[in-house]
Amino acid sequence: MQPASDRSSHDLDPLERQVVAVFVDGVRVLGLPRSIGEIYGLLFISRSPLSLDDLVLRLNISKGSASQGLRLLKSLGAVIEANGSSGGTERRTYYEPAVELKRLVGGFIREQIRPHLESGKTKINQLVARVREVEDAETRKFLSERVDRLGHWMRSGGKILPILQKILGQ
Amino acid sequence: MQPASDRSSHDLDPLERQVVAVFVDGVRVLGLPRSIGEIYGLLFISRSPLSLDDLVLRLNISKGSASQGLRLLKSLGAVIEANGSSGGTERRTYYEPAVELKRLVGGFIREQIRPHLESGKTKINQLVARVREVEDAETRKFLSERVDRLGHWMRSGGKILPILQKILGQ
DNA sequence: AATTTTGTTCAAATTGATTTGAACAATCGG
DNA sequence: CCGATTGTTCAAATCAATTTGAACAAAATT
Repeated sequence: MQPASDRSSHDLDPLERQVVAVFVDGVRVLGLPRSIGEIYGLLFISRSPLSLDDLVLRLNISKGSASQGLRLLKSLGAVIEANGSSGGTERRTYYEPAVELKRLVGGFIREQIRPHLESGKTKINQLVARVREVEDAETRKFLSERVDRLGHWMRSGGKILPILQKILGQ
Repeated sequence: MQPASDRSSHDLDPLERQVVAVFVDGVRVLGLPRSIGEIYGLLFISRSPLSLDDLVLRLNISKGSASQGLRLLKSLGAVIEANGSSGGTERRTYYEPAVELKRLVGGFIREQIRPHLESGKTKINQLVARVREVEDAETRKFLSERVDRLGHWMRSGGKILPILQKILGQ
């Protein structure tokens, strides 16, 4: 049962609240649900790792939300399990935030962006095929130009990701 | 009353449908509503500019949606009003897509990203102020480190945007 | 083996964002 | 001036995504 500073205070203090708000806002821009921002935000500003129960208690969210939120954050590589420190026979797992921007960006790109680019590529190939079957030459030319452009955008998107990562990796 | 190819066919043909689907998908990643993708998608694959009524008719969306969607797209610089071509006394306005990636990305950054970065900067300054008032030196140091990091992320974000634009500008 | 603790799953409820459609304004043509 | 056309606005309805919470599983403790 960890030394536990004062795990019993429920509500966030003003500073914590404000940090959480920043992350809630941040993740919305990325199209992720609010609970993700809350969980990551609280972990980010907490001095010690927190358990699922801590999150439920302090953020007033359900166990379900916390569990699902942690799962997503783990898949993004944005939180990691703080391994049970000393030899204590501790069953509960505690979580820490990953705080290197590189890691966060990398995880996001891998999980949320790449898959869309992949499936986009496929769809565009289908489009190319369809355009080939258009009768009217003028129209076909026009459509071809547009679809090519679309393909070009995708490729640009793909090329930019590694550059992004390199720059944010410092 | 524009030569009008055959403005009367309601439903999208398979190719149009598929292009629209690609854009609907695309804009979701950007956190924009589906109607935005539909409208832009149809404009993108149409040989001639379309009016609001055309969009309502072909996409089966309400006038309200079309109007609001066009407003957003215009604010992003993603569609432009096709000026009334020949001297015809045409009241209705027709819309064309902007198809240069540079323009699209620029508009999106300006309208959807920058404002968040701005307000984020403000919030972080408030955080810095609050952290200064924390009593315990150890804790203050920790919080300070985290908040600084947050500020650093923001600045990285800000720096990356022009680079993005430059690269996507060709 | 029964009980407690920790965590996951998923159908249903909730919430928040989008879409609708009716009312309205503005402009044109007769 | 009057009716028709084009487009906007916004409250209410709809819809999709998130969150909840009850049921369950697994592991530990008694």
